[in-house]
Amino acid sequence: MAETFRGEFYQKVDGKARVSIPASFRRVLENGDPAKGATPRVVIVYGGDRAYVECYTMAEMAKLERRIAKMQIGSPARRYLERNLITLSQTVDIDGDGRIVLSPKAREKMGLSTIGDKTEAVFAGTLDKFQIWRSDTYEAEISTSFSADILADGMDMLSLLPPDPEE
Amino acid sequence: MAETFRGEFYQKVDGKARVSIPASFRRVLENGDPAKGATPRVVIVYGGDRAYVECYTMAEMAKLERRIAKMQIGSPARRYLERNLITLSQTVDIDGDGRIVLSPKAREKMGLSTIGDKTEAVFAGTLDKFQIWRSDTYEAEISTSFSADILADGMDMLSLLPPDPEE
DNA sequence: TTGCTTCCCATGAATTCCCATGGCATCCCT
DNA sequence: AGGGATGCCATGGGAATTCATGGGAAGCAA
Repeated sequence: MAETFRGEFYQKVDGKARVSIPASFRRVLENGDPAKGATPRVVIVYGGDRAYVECYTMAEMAKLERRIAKMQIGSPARRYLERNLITLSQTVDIDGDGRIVLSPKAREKMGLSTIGDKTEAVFAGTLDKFQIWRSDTYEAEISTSFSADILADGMDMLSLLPPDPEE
Repeated sequence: MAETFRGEFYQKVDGKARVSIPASFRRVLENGDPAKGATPRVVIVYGGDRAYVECYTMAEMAKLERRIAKMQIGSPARRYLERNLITLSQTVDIDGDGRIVLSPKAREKMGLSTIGDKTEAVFAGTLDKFQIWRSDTYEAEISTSFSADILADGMDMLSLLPPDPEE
């Protein structure tokens, strides 16, 4: 049982807009929902300027809320976060089969308003949260956005890290 | 026993894509998993521009994550690392017999999409992590990539080291 | 009713768990 | 020092679970 989201998973979206959450992600979500025992839940954020939705465990979202609560009330930054992280989000139950239903808002965000016969979604883990993409958007994104100009030829990617303070 | 990965080991990959982790590596992994008692785990990274996968102890990966966390959010370098080290990776349980299953993604990285009858993998230790290669790729790589141009004729390889601060 | 959503069941495939084997190295006892 | 016994280790195979996915029935709302 890993306690973070890791890896890439392709899952089918059926005609009812249901998707299976990858089993390993499900574990993390179960773990991160303080209300154990019942159906685990996940917070889906469809705000922000992106082409995918972002998902948090209950615990992780609670942390973010606490941080927002410390911000200056009414400040532009706080208002922005409140809108894009809280208002443009929803708590979703995971059903008995480990699936969630992608709401129309979530689907619109992903460019998935119409569900075809072989529609696929990609789950991409990024430690404390994960993203859900429409598969073709996802692939387009990585092919454009990660051209390896960042890394000189033959270099190990770890050379991109800042110096290790512990050393 | 040493708490680092050392040495070269050839292991068979069976039809279910299972490989035994060399016993000495297993010790290191057990040691590096904070969640003791349960099944030890390993993080397999199948990102990056290479022909093999790279494996970390839980503790070692946690360190890397901490270093990434200090980087500028959204910077190209950080995004590159997040993608290649987090999203293109997975946490894998070591089973009761000391084996792991090589996932399709990991196998694709190694050029092992099809598993033959006598498929072999090479485990190569590099202190804080280790690599898993497909055996023939591995052998091809060493025969080409380690020609001794680096070292002037007759020089001892230790002359390549930076000065020892402890001296 | 009509359409939509949630719950429940079915199924096949993939994965995990469990047990078995044989080889190798080590230990121990005499 | 010999020789057997012991234990770990790599590997194989079968059985049992889990997983992703499909479809139908039941509940709810308009």
